[in-house]
Amino acid sequence: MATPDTRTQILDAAEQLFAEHGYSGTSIRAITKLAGANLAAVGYHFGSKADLMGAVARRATEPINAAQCAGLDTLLARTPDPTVGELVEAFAGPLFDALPGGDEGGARRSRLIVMILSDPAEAARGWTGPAEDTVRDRYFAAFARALPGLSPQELWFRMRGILAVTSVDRLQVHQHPTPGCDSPTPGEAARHWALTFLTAAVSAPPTRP
Amino acid sequence: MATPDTRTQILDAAEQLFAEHGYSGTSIRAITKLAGANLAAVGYHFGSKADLMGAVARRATEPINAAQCAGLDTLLARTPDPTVGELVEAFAGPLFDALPGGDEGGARRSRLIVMILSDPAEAARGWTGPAEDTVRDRYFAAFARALPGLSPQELWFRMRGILAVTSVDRLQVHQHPTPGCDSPTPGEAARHWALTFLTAAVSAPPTRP
DNA sequence: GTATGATTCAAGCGAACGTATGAAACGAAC
DNA sequence: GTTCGTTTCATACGTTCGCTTGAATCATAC
Repeated sequence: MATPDTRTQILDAAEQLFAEHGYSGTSIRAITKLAGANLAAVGYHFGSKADLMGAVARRATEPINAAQCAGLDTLLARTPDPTVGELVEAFAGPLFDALPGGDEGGARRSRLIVMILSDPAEAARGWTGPAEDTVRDRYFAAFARALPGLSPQELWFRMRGILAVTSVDRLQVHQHPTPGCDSPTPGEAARHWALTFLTAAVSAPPTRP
Repeated sequence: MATPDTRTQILDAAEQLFAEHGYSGTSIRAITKLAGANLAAVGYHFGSKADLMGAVARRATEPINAAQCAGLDTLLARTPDPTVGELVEAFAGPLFDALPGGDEGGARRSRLIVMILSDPAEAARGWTGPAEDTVRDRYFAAFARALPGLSPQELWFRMRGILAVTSVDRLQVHQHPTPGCDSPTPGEAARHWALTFLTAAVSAPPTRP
């Protein structure tokens, strides 16, 4: 086994517990206990519970953001006018890929993203940095080129829809065990279903006012 | 003014605070203080904090469920085979209509729904009763008739997508004030955008395996 | 070996938490 | 006016919270 490294063990434990019980619902005592570390280790390594949450959020969202950015770069390097489907895949794909664990670590990371996006704790402000806004703006511009007739407001709505579908999906799979189909949605199928669903949605003609 | 009625004042205050800060992030002390009631009133009227949350959730979701059910009834009374667009509107519409307050009460109710759907507190299990499952099953059957080629799993995925989009929308409008378009999304426009978005998404051809 | 900086530890602080309790205040019936 | 069931009240209990502290432990360099 590699170095236990208290700091990252705390990060791992915090990621899991924050994802499962939310920010307010997780105590640093529970985190340090799961991590096998001392209670004071959080204060020593991160400063406070809120700062720990920030570190967890940064570690989880940074690779996703980087992948989204890189995907758009390669897309734009090939053609100045990617299709809506390509943009949707480049934007939403990393939200599925960031969960390589398949089952355990995957669902946990996904859950954490939802929690970051939806947790009402005041500390949630500032969990996502300006990098997220930058990549979102770039995708917005690319989508606007691919969907000329759409008003900026409706385009923002559709981009929020992408985030909503990708992030909430697995969450509800876990919560409501899907009456009617017993096995949880396999990750690969969900990815394809989401891209079909979202490409059709984003490509819809503008709403007539 | 009508009767203050401690019990409903507690329900109102709890709805607001649960929506703003989540379940774990809200103390019954804050609720009773906002309601102008005594701390022990929660225990007397509802039994416990978890039971209070259940009452809040029930009061918020029941009219939505009833409207969804009634909408499907009138639709099926007219024709045995409604279109996807009609089904989407009957299913998703009440999630927008349940917020008649326009601004304050509306966004709050919407926020509460999101919180109910996504709060990771263990107490969240059981907040929604079997009535929700029943109406979902009925819509599932209707959608299955309108979308013959779709596998049950993918159809469940798309119905989860409807819930995701409708519930997460206003949430993120409030959190990230939509860089680029300053005014928050007006409710009526969001409703139409959502129906356009979702009808196109649900109507998409089945994902090729 | 010993000094030094980094890390971990047990213990405790004050505050806030959910809940319980028994006494006061209230309104309607007699 | 007295009684009785309902509702409100002040208060307290035991627990857990986030955070701090000072001593103990460790690794490394001299």
